[in-house]
Amino acid sequence: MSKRVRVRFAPSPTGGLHLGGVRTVLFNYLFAKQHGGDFILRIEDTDQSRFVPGAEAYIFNTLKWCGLTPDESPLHGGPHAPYRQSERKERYRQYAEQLVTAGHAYYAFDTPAELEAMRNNFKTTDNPSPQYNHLLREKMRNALTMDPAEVKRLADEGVPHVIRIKMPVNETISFTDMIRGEVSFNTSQVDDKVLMKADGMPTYHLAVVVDDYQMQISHAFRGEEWLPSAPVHLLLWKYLGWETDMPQWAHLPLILKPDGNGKLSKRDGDRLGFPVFAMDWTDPKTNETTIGFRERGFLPEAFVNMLAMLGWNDGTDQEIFSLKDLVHKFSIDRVHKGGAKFDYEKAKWYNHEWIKRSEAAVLEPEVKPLLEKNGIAVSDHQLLSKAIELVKERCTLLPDFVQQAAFFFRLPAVIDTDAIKPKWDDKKNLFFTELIRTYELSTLWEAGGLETAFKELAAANQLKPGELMLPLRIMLVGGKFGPGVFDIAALIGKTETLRRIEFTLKQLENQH
RNA sequence: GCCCGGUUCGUCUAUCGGCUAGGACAGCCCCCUUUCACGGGGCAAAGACGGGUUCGAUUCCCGUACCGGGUACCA
Repeated sequence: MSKRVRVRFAPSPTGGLHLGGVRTVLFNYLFAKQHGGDFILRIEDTDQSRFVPGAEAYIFNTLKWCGLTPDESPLHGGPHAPYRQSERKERYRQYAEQLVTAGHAYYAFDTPAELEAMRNNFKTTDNPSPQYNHLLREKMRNALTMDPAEVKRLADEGVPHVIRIKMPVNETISFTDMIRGEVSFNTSQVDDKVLMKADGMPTYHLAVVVDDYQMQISHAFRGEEWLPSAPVHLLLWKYLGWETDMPQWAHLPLILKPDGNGKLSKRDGDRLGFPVFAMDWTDPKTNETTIGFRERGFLPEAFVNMLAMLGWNDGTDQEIFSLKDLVHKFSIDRVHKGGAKFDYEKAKWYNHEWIKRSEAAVLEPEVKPLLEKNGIAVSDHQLLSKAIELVKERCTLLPDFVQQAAFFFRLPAVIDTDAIKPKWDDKKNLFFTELIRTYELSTLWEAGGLETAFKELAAANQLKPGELMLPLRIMLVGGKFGPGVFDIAALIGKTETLRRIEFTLKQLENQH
């Protein structure tokens, strides 16, 4: 009884892939996988003016990073190839003509200038944007108003023209949206949308219906901004005689700006200082790079988790979900109807949680290049692994590891002796000199032993250990941060520990 | 303007008509930690408004307000 689930995402390669787009993919993917179906990626490279060459590859890379690999796509192919709209061009015309023959669509010869004139002429304060609708179509240059012979002549001569859908008058058209329930429209309120453009390319309206039919799509998820044109698509399915094959629709809520009003845009990220694209995007025209979540130091798991929670939850207090959990627990009827404002602080919290929960082995391949990029050579994998384990709970973004873990691999770049100096005296100097001697003799080099020895020596010198631990920390890591001092000493080893103590001692002496 | 959608703490959200309205982020306070974090505890913070229906409404219905989307030979 149940049709095979085939959900489809159809981005337009216009550059970058922002949060809303990735979330649409995510929900498509989750639903498909949950039902053992396929996630199909179709590319809408129809609009020449906005098509950006590198963007298609960028979309693939983004999906790959997120772990949302499509089952069928222009890259992977599939039983319904091609998946690029431009490569399916010749398939659309026949259906447009079929609609014309059936009287559901018509040729229109109005030039862009004539359309603009129409909009100006009929514009009133009550109606600021006149539509090419059932009333106005009677006043325009189209097959409904012109002599059929004239229409034929112009068409034969190759005079540029479009094909428009002929919207019926005053009919109610309704459908059940998986998220919103029953939604209905009056056809008189919808304009005669262009189906085929003068350049021979279909518009989204025709293309999406034809492709969804031919690709046997069973479920279509898209942004809420498409809701108003849903009646056009519904009618097309009906007029083409495919009504029983129509996919089920789900219109997803929008992701909104954190402040103020409106859809989240790339500009908001620039303005407020956070990414809105999943990965770095360099516009080939302007050569301008927009930073992505990946490059900011987000883990894909955290990014996906954050996105899923922006508009969905499972009804419990659980907030951390892996992609696997999501596939298991996701349900379309728990997707919200209202838009959600994006909160970068919360996004960072998800990343922090994922870093804390990740094994060092998972983090290593991310952290190592970051350290090396900052001139820190990492040769000892054991050391790296242990260092990550020790500092990961204080890293919110991946680059935080550079600051938090650098001192495990080299002498601290700067030593904050100013933090020691005010309370530094000969007694402390003596203590550390003795500490070096004590540690030199120690045979077992582990945190507990080092701490005991440290405290015993402090007591012998009639000093409080607390006053001595900060100086030791500064000597070893350079500043007031990092995990337990003795853990650090244990990890960097005897030679390095003693070297650092001596180094700072000498510095303090010189500065004296 | 018209059409469609939406409306619970500052933000993301929970609530099958029974509510002392719960959780999380952010904020503040305390504990733990002789660093920074993690962790633990606490404080403050919400049902847009007006009508119905009901023993009872945040929940259902209507209206208003506000917000968002659409109103292109863009998607």
